[in-house]
Amino acid sequence: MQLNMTFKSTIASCSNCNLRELCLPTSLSSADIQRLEAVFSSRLRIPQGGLLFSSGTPFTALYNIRSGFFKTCVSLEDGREQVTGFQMAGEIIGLDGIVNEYHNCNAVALEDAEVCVMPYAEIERLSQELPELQRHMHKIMSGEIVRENAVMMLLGSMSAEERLAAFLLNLVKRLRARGFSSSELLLRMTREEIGSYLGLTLNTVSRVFSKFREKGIVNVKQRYVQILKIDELELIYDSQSYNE
Amino acid sequence: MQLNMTFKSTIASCSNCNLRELCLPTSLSSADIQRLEAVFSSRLRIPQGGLLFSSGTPFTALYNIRSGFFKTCVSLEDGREQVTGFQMAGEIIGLDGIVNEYHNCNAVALEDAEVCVMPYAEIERLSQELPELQRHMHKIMSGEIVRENAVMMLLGSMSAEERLAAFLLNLVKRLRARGFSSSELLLRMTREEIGSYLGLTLNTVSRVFSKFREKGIVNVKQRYVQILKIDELELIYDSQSYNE
DNA sequence: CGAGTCATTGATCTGTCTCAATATTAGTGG
DNA sequence: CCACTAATATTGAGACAGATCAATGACTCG
Repeated sequence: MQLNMTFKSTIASCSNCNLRELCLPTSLSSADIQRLEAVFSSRLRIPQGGLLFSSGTPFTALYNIRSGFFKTCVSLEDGREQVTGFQMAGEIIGLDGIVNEYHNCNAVALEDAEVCVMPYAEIERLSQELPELQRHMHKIMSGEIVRENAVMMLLGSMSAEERLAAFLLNLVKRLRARGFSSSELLLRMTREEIGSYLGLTLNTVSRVFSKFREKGIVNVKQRYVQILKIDELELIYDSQSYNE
Repeated sequence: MQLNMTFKSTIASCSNCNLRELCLPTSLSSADIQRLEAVFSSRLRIPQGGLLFSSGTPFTALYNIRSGFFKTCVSLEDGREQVTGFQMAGEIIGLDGIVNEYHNCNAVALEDAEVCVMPYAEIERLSQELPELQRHMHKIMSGEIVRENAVMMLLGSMSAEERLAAFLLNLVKRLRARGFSSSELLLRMTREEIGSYLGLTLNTVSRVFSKFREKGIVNVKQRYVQILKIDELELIYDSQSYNE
């Protein structure tokens, strides 16, 4: 599972980044944005399978995903692993590191990815001067707490079908917010990774996909998923809360 | 389940509060602490069974628990409920409300409680001037994210025995940090609430308690729990991560 | 003392896991 | 472009942890 990875640095420009409204406060003046650009300028490329950070490594920065797809996971000594989230372009990764100043989970690129590096010391400094940035950071962290609450509900009291329905609905919702189709998607993760996230085995995930296909709710072929009856999915997962 | 509750306001003094090192940054000067006192001065009493806030109500403040014990829970329309956490004196409650400006869960007092009200607008304003406070807020939120990651691991990939062991170890750890015994505790929540938090039924929780008793690991009598072999518990739950 | 809430424990059932066989796909080198 | 291999996905059969249902017991509070 160890990959030889190469990190390549490039220079960012927030001003003309199409993800700006996802990762920065919308209310900033262009002058303020240029101040951010000055310190959030470095980028990192992570090849598929590469680690952006891993459990125990020192925390220095938050990362804004520019392209690509990540999973974060925590693991026990005995090898058991729990996927704690899947992150896509425009989302911030690394918040777990703030509290102890070292990372608490592994962040693995599920496809070739590029992230913007936001050194935490700079975030702290700039937040002192830009109330919008401070509020933005608070909202992002609070949003992550709310997301995890919804996952706890999922893991604690929902059936396998409900879990997978919730998972698919959440994915297409986030993809739609990024201008992608809300009826078609290409999964970036394996059945096993989905299962780990949802507290199921890869077998069960596969079986539920098959059941959904038999019911005509989805069209599944390996990683490709077409959602035929989104209302049926919403019926299975009584919607609400699982916002991101 | 509806309770008639009375909120009583009193005046706080952070300076001589014995929970100060738990809820405020330790590095603040006494002058700075007096500034906080000036705006975090109001307190609220919540009787057992009362709601501090509930899902959908506007978010205005964070609350520092001065005394008492809370649970937070999210619920689905069909009545299913998931306990997302138990909070005790010195812990902050309400972070879920920041992102959408209304609360996302219910906070119920499991015994008569008193909280310090920290209006969020004041937190934002003061954080602009006190870098220590800003960092403190970040750490508290990051810590909550890390705690929830550990709960996801628990719910996603651990057995009933492991879950209850983790739960007990976490409780006594937090109680010890507050000067209480690390071998005896009085549970403030029902078996059903423990079960909801751990993704188990009340039956299973009760059964695992009995099993632990038969093994001589604990002495359980209703809400009273005495831990006889903490090392056995740690063996069951291979420790790590579940820090708070 | 009586009523209600909460906890314990047994018997049975079921959803999901485990194990195993097979199928599909992606990657590699000839 | 094809054969070979490894990784991933599907599907069946059987097992089991924990759920459900139900009865009893313990405690709390008016």
